[in-house]
Amino acid sequence: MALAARGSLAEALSLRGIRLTRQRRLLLEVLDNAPGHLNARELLQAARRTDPTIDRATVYRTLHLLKTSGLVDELDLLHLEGEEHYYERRRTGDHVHLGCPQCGTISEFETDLVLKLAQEVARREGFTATGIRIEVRGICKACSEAQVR
Amino acid sequence: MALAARGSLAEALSLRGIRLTRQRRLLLEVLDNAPGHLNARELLQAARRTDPTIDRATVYRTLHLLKTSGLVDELDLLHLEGEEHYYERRRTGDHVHLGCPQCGTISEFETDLVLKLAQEVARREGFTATGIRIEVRGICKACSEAQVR
DNA sequence: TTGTGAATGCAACTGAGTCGCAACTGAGAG
DNA sequence: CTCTCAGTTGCGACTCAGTTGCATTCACAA
Repeated sequence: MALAARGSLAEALSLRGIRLTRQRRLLLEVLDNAPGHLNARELLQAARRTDPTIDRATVYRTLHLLKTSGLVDELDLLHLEGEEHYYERRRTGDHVHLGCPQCGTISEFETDLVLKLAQEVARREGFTATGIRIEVRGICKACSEAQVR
Repeated sequence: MALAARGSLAEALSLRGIRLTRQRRLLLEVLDNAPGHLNARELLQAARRTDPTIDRATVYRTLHLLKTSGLVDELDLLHLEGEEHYYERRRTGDHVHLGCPQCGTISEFETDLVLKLAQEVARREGFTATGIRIEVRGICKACSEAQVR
C-alpha cells in the first residue's frame, strides 16, 4: 500500500506494460528520492546501499527504458561536473538548467518561455515537441557579486 | 591575404593571444567550411585529408580551447546520432536544434525566444548568460504527415 | 636568427556505456 | 496456487570517446 501510494513511477511503468522487477523498483525509488541530479554511477552506488548485488548494466538498461518511456530526462549539465550524463524525473513544470562554470553550481529556473517555444516551433515549423532541454551557461548572481565587490 | 580575409576564427584566436599553429589553422578551416555539425572523429578525418599526420589529441585539445574561448559550441544533439559530442561555430543568430528520433534529422530554428530567455534569467535570477543550448526532441513535419497519410 | 615557452605526436591509459550469454523471475494462464 | 516462458538480470569481456605524460618540434617575440 505504501508502495502503491508513493510509487507513481512504478505505476506509470506497469501502465505501459513494463515488468516491474525488484531492481527496477529500487532504482525508481532512488530516483524519486534523490535530492538533485544523479549520474549512472551515483545511481548505482545509491541503489547498492540497499541491494549490493545490483549491476551496472541493469542501471544503464533501466535508464534507457525510462528515457524512451519519457519518464526521466537525460542531461549533461553543460559538462560542468564531468563528462557523464545526469538524470532527473520528468516533471510537469517546465524548467531550465542554469550552470555557472565559476562555482560549478547548477540551479533551476521555471519559465513559460519553454511552453512558448514549443508552440512557436509547432506553428512555424510543424514540429511537435515531445521534450525540450534547455541549458544556460553563465555567471550566477553570487559569483558576479563576488567579482564586483 | 586570402587567409586573413576569410579567417575570422583564426583572427579571433590571435586576438586572444592564442598561438596560431598549422594544425589549429587547419582545424579552424575545416570547422568553418563544414556543412553541418561535426563530431571529433569526423573533424579528425576531414583534417587528415589535408594533413595525414594530425593527431586525435590535438583535435581534442583544440576543441577544448575553442569551447573555452567561446568560439564553438558543444552539442550532443539529443544523442540521436550517437553518444559523442558535436561542434559548431558559434554564430550571431540564436538558434535552436530540433531533433526527430523517427527519421534522425536534426534541423535548426531561429527564434528571438532565446534572447528573451537570457533577459528573463538576468532579470529574475541575476544570472548573466554567456551561452544557451536548446535542443528540442519531437516529431518533424515530414514524419507526422507520413503518419497521418 | 635565435631562445624559449607553448604546442604537437605518440602511446598508454581511463572510464562511461554496451553486449552476449547462461541463469533467474514476474506475472499471466490455467 | 502452480506452471511456464518471455523478459530480465548478473557477469565478464569488450568498445571507443576522451585524457595524459613525455620527448620532440615549432611559433613568434626580441
